[in-house]
Amino acid sequence: MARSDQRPVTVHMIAEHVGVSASAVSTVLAGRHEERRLALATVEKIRKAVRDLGYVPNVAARRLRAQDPEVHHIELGILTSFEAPLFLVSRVLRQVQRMADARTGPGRNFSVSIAMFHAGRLREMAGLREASRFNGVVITNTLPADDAFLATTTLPYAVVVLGRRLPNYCCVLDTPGESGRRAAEILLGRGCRRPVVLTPALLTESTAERAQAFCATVRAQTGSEAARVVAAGFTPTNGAEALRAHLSAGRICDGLYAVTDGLALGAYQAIKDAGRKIPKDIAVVGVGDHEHADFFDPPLTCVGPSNETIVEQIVTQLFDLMNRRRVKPVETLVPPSVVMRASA
Amino acid sequence: MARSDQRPVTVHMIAEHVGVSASAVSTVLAGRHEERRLALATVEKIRKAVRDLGYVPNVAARRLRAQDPEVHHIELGILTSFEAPLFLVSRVLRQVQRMADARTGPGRNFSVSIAMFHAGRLREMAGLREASRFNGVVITNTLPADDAFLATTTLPYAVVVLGRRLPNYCCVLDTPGESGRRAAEILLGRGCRRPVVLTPALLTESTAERAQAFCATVRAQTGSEAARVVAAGFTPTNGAEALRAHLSAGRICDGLYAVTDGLALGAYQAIKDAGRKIPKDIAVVGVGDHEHADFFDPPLTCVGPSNETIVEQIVTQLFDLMNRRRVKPVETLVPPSVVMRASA
DNA sequence: GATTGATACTAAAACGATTTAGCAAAACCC
DNA sequence: GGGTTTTGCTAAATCGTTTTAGTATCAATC
Repeated sequence: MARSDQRPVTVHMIAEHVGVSASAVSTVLAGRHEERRLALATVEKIRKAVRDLGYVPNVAARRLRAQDPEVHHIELGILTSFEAPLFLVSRVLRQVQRMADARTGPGRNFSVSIAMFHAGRLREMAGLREASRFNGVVITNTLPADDAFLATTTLPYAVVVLGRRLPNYCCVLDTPGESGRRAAEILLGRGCRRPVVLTPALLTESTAERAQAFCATVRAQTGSEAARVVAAGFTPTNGAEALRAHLSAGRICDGLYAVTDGLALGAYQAIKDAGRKIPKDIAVVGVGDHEHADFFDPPLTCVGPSNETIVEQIVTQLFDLMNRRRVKPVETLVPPSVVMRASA
Repeated sequence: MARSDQRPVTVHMIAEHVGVSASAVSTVLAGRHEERRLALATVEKIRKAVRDLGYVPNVAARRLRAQDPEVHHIELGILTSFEAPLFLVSRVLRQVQRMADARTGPGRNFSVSIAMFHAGRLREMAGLREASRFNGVVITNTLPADDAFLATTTLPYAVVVLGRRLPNYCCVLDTPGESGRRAAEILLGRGCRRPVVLTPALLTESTAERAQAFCATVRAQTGSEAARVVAAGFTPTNGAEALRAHLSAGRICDGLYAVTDGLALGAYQAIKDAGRKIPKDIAVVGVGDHEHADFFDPPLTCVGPSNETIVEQIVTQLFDLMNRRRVKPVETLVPPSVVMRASA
């Protein structure tokens, strides 16, 4: 029980504590004491010490030692915020895994994992600054605070940033302004005169840009300003509350652009509760970041990132960086794709 | 360009290739050649060799060496299949992270990540059998093939299995049969006479059990069999297709139990397309594994795992295993929670 | 009483990278 | 031309674990 909270307990410390060699301890830990004929009494003493001292294996050391010399382990990570929808992330992961598998010859072995940080606090993520956790990462769903941090730090391994522009990294993102513009055109094209844009209070770079381009296009084509409805957060509940308040205040609204599909889903509820029909009374356009946009009722028309293209770009660049075939950062812009469904 | 595809390239190999010491190579790799005054010509030669030989750093070695001796890195993983909905996984991860953070004293540092496997092919996951990747894992969303593999292998680190019973592991799961029974009671209680259960073709242990208990309860209370509608997979599209076929074949149906919410979402579409009303014509019960069940139209009544309780159990057991406070596997059953919404 | 065979352990090398301390040669200074 | 400084590099230790080869002790055998 006397947990020594000073330094991590090592095999050596246990060995010393018991009065045997490190080899003996390791043997017991691996459960090979029978085949190596350790005395039962010794085994028990070691087991007790392992428990009492609170031993936790050092996986880095184990890995280094255990490594098959023919196989190269390559660690890829997808870094995303807790707050973001994981659906897109899992698509990225799937694709990264697929493309990595395709490059997995004999002697190459990729493992891909997702690691999460609290939005705005990427800098606090353990081991981020050291090159000792990942061979390469994709970073996404950052907030401005995270972007600012990244802009001032160049991480010492392969990094591709998804959905942001940062001069010191390879970035892959939606062509700026296109999404917002196309969304506006769709709504105006249906004859909407009083379009509204629904955004969260904390804007990421992409959401800010979408809203801005949308408003600019509306202004250019109609001469009047689009109303901005601000939700407290990213969730459907936030979206529903914000739009309910807007509608019940009697404001005119015949078209809605939601900068994330989560907000659109909440908006649907508010619109239906207000007795309005989609798209007859209010047409809705989303961005396609929700797995089930096609099963919204009515199905959600989306203007947003063309995910296959984006993910392909990301992975290509990640591997180029890791192979040092690319050294200078580049910015890749992918035009948004439009999926017309029943909501607009 | 001459990539030697024999063994992984090490710093030493580069050093030999160039005719310098490993230290020089390491210095260049870390970008510290200026402060350590390496000749520019040497730096360039090393850089070229690094590129040509296709060097990829060994993160395990870096980690071991770079480790702050005061800090103990603990690696936790959540292992889930690509095919499963990530929403629940991210909840688990969030909670694990929170509880881990709470135990993160000085000198303890947890990193939690998600790793994915192809459903049914868990056994092929790289590094799964070695204790050199994770200190502890939560395994979930397994198929029977995965369960069979796990039942015959005892992984050499802390493992908690979520949603399955396996005698050799700590398991946390819904009380068997309860979900299906409660779902049936809700539908029968509303006066449904011809309830239907919608399942995917490939059943996991939990989905199989839900369907089975549902049918048993219906049989016990009405004397007749509940119809089973089998969808090709887990997606809403699969669910919609399967139920559409069932309804258009003219079969009677006044209540539906979908064993995953994805299927329920598809079912909604099929029901509405057939001109039936939820819940008036057909009442629907789901399981609450979808993030936005509350924003379905109408909101989905759910009977399913009580996630907070489950996750709390998981994490407690995982830490007990890691601390060796528990050595024998236990099975923890958590009763399902019921959330009545408008769909039933 | 030397030989063999278990039994119960240990010493040392190895995994791949980084860093510290230090060495040799060249350049500079008076 | 002796001393000092700068330049450009290397040797060796280290991180924590596992494994291989080997050693010491004791009992049984011939």
